[in-house]
Amino acid sequence: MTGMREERRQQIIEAAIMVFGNKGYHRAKIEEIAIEAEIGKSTIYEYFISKKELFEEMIIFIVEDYVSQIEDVLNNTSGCREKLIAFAINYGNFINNHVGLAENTISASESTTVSFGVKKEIKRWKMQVFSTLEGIFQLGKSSGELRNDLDTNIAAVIAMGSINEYYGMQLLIKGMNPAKIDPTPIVDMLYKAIKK
Amino acid sequence: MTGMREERRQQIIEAAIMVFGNKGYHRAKIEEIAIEAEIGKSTIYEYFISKKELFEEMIIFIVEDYVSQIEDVLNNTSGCREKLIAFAINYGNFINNHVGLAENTISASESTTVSFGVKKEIKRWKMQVFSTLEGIFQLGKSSGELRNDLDTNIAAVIAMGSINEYYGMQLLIKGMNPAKIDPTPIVDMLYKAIKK
Amino acid sequence: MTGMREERRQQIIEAAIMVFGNKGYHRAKIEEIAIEAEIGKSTIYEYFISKKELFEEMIIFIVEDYVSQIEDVLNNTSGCREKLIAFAINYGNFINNHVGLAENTISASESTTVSFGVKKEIKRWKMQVFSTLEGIFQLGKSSGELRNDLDTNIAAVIAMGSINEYYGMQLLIKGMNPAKIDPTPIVDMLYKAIKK
Amino acid sequence: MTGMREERRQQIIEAAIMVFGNKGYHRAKIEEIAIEAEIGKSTIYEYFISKKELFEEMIIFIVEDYVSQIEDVLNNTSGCREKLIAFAINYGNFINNHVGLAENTISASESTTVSFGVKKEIKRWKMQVFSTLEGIFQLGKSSGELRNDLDTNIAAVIAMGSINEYYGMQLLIKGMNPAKIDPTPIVDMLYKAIKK
DNA sequence: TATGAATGAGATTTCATTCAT
DNA sequence: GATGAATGAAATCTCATTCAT
Repeated sequence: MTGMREERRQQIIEAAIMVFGNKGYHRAKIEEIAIEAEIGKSTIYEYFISKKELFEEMIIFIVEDYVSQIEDVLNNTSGCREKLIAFAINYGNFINNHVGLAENTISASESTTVSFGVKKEIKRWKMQVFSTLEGIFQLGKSSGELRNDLDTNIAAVIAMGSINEYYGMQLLIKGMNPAKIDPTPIVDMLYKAIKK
Repeated sequence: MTGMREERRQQIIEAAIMVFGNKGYHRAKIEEIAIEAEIGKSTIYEYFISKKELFEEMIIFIVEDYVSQIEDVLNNTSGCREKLIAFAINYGNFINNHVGLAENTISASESTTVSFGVKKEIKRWKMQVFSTLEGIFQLGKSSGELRNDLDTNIAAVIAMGSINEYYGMQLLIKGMNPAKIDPTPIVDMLYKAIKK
Repeated sequence: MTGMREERRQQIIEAAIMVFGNKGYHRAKIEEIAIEAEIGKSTIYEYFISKKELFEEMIIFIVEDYVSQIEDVLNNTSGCREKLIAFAINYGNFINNHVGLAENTISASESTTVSFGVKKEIKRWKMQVFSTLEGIFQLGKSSGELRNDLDTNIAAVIAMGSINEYYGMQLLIKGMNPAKIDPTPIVDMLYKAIKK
Repeated sequence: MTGMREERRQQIIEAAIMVFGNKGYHRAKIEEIAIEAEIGKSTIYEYFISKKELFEEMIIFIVEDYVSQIEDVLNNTSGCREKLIAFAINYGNFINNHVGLAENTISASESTTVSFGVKKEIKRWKMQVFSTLEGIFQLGKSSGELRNDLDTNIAAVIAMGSINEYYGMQLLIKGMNPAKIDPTPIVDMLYKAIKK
């Protein structure tokens, strides 16, 4: 019956995404998550040792979800510029879905709310996202789209930061609908810095 | 005697910067702040209505401090590129000093930990930082250093995001000493995108 | 399982009667009530929102208890004089049991310790006690025991006040055993004023 | 300079009457009393050892004030009935002025908020009021207005209780203006019980 | 003497976690 | 396995009182 068990876990993690997402780690209450998951409060403890562990498992779930998404997205696009735009749009959706977690994601890296293991996990994820970006730029170099002397690491930093800032701006500050946000202005300008 | 009162407030805010900075809002205890400030716990309540108010006043203090610093820094430099580098270094110091607050600064924008008034304050600050950056780019256009058709707003987004990502990376992930971080690689690449 | 829940509530209210009764609202500590009820401190908060709510529910409980008692008592007696004496004895027991609450019952009417809803409840109770007394006098008029022109309202005021003062005097000031207090002197004199 | 000192004390007690009267013992804050008295907070401690002592001294002041008032009133009236009415009106004014203190006056008798000494003082006062009432009835017996076999003690209990209940009813429950409350209905009915 | 400033002791309440069915 | 009920540890905030000028 581990299948059923796994299903239950999933159900709880999804409830956790809702509640932690809306309230943040501290204001979220285990009871609310239980209600959201339509189970009894103490049942959560049958699947997760503690609130913290549940939070961590949720983070890992989200991160893995993101990674698999981005792989799909990149596999379905070709060309450096197209991939970059797809990456940006996907990233925008991601932070829109997890706006409320941003707070915790950062706190997750820095404070001790989160265990060492998960911090490492998050760093690894961040690194992976970087690798992905670097891969895109590498591809661009190979294909001759980008200049040969491009430092792909620096390019990834700039791309990541710019996209993050841009979507953060539009979503959080201006309150825009993520479907309506067009990343081309950012990508265009980036291209000036990196193209051949 | 208001001078003394103001001094005490200062003293408490400085302690708050230490403690909130290290622990984040929730794990920070009023008592620790009192100990850090070398005063009695309830004395804090003579100066601030509540933990939340103290936190908010601290945020405002930091923000104002940053703004006045950045003004100084820009007044003491000339030329678009030089200003940009000075801005980056200063920003790096700032986030290094307030790493632990990043979490709260974000949560400050999004969660209800912080009152509407302070959220507005933070947005205003963010906008001001953007204006500053746009001002630098405007200057560059006027002086002929940057290309005429540059969209200074997008440029500011990219600059802000890149600098933030870069310093975040070096400080948080790689654990580098802020004095040793050299922003020129970022600025150089940005320049490719914006120069004439 | 609501039966068990109701039982627990009862148990807490009874502990509250003891502790609030001995100490008054402010000096009573939730912890003491918990100890008296032989449960954990926070269990109280599973049943009552706050100390204030517990106090209010307790008042309502006592008041309802009194009303049902007095109904019983009057149903088991016949004749105006007999009912009046039974009323007095019952009232004496009541204030003896809740001496310590007198303070709060009054403060309950006047101060803001108690919410508007409960104040209304207490007034309603007071009015009901008055009605009961008026009913007794009405009965006496009908049966020809009392004079026809008797103002039953004024008579109720005098009866209530006299009985209250008399028992208060004997119990609080003279420290008498309530079982030993004989209300006939009061009733006899009242009768001079009201009989045919 | 004890004259000035005495004046200051007075000033504080009067402020205390206002604040304790409006808020009751527990919700009243020393600081408010200081503000009401237009002095510094710690100055109160130059004149009274503690909040409790201030409260007690205030009670004694009020009680003595009442006693001297009632003496005046009775000296300026003649005849048992007239004195009784004057007593009632004066009592009505008194409780109207100190409605908020009723709560504390009772708690003063019962709880340990107030020291043994003051409790005794209050009992003594209550006894004195009773004596006064008994004196009125004694006078009526002597003058032939009241019946010879009247138990003046019981009469005093009934009179005190009735007047108290009547004014309490009109003032607290019905919210009447004390000047408009006419005690004659009560006195008339009492008279039926006590007159020759 | 008068007072603004400082404080410590203490009480309510919250909530993650455990218990018992 | 699932859960409602119970709980204790902890944290904010209040306010009478003391200190220092």
